[in-house]
Amino acid sequence: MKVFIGGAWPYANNSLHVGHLAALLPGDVIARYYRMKGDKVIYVSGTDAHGTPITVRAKNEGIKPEDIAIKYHEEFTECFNRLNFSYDLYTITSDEYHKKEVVKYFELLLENGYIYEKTEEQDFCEECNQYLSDREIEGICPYCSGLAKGDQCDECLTTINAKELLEKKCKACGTHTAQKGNTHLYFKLSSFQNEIQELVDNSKEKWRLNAINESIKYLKNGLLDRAATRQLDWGVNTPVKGFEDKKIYVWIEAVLGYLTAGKKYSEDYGIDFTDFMTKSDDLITYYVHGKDNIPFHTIIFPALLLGLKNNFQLPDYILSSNYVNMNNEKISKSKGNGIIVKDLIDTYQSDTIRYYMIANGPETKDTNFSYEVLEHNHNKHLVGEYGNFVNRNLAFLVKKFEGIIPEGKMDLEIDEIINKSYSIVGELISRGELRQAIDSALNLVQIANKYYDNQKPWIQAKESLIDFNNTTFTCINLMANIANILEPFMPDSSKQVKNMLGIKTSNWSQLNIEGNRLLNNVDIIFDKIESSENDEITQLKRSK
RNA sequence: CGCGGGAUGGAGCAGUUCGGUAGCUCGUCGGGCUCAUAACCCGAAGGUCGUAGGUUCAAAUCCUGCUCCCGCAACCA
Repeated sequence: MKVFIGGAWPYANNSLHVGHLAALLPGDVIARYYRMKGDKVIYVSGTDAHGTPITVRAKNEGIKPEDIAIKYHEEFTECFNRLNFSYDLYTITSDEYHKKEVVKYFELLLENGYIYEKTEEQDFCEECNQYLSDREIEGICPYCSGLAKGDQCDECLTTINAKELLEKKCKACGTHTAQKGNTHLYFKLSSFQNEIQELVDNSKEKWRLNAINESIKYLKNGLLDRAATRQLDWGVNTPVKGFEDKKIYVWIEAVLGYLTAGKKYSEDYGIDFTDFMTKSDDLITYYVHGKDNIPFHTIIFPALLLGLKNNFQLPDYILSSNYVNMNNEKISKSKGNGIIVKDLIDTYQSDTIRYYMIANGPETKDTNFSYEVLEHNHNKHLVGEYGNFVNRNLAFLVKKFEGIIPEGKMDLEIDEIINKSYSIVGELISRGELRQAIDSALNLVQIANKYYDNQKPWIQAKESLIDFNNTTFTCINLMANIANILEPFMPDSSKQVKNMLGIKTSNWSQLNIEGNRLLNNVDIIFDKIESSENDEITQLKRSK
């Protein structure tokens, strides 16, 4: 089996926050799971470096757009690394390879007749000598006469078309705008209406509900052709004569990153990417992102794939996450209530963050982020249940039996439960139902603790060594398999447990530990988090 | 008719896609254990699942109407 996983490309204009994390983490769990199964996985993503907001900001700060992009790219890379994201390639759209390949795909679309020229009147600022997008215009609202930006009136909150605005001015310099014909290239999105409709109809089992609903909305309104070029300095050059001053619009360019990054990785590792991505029963594709990215993945990207006519596989699984709110408010820079991933990873270990973000992930609806819950869940499930099960077993062996794993007989009932867990958890992961998947996995830990309590090995050790050995042997096997099953979610602790038990493999199949072996480096896997009364984060949440 | 989410024991939530004993965490009360990072295990009390109707042998779950709450519409997944 071949698996392609595309994580959304974070925009290099702001730091990563918990919402990005919640949306992207499922991709990594899925990638790790399939690799353990022995499937060939290509898992890619990158930083989205282009687009208007970055150029506007660069202008304001008097620096180059690429400086901003690189700065955030480095920050993103560090965050992903520290959180153990296992991208096969994490690149950036300003990368030369990406630009070169995007141009090739663009030319292919052109060749296939899906790109055409069209001239439209557009607002132009003589002073700045440039065409203005809706966002760069302000004017008088035709309904309430208040001050309005290009797409909405601040006063009466009506959504308006920039064309309706009165006395339009350039937001940057205040000059009145003029109408001027501008020729752009357009993508024939409309011609894919039926094929996309069919795709959505056939994807009800695999796409998240929000992706289905959002896509249906677009289809109902009818797909419209979209401009494929933009009047910008910062982006990928248009490979068409007469359009040298224009860039390929990011909505085309960035999603094609899945293909360029996949291809780059494939070239580096001797894989035939075209063959890999060609429609086949042997290939599954996943796309993970936040819900505001839905149409790009369910409409535009599939349309581009169809337009390329090279028989690439359309998205199988669309995992669009909902939002992570802070105290029921949307995360927002200006409110200062966003939790930056960088700060989080400075405070907590990777596994804790991964566990919390997945177990409380916004899979079906928006969720709230809470430090209290994060710390509570860490202490209860990771320390009290998982960590404790490992420690109560191993510490006892070290104290009384010189750290030797005894030989014994596996409890058949437990053996069966472990066996089932692999298929249950695996199935849930493959469907992108990670909350339930991690719940089921941790359920195994609860079963383990119950088994330990019922067997009372600390008494067996005194009364019947055979019973003790069997119990312990069963527990050690449970432990090994728990670590194995939790590995896609919490790779660090799994590695540590496996190391203590002397396990070197990483396969999605039941492990059978042999006895009469020495434990290595027995240590606690999760430290308890003492309630953080005075630290910075507590201050932050108190200040609300 | 702008878009969307929610209403489930005292609190916070899961369960609703694919109807079939109403579940989790915290809190309250009680028991067990002492191997373990005072961690672990067991039990009790507490809900007519917002409301009114409908479909069904069966509805928290499907359909229709209604009420209330919230988010978005500004960077932003």
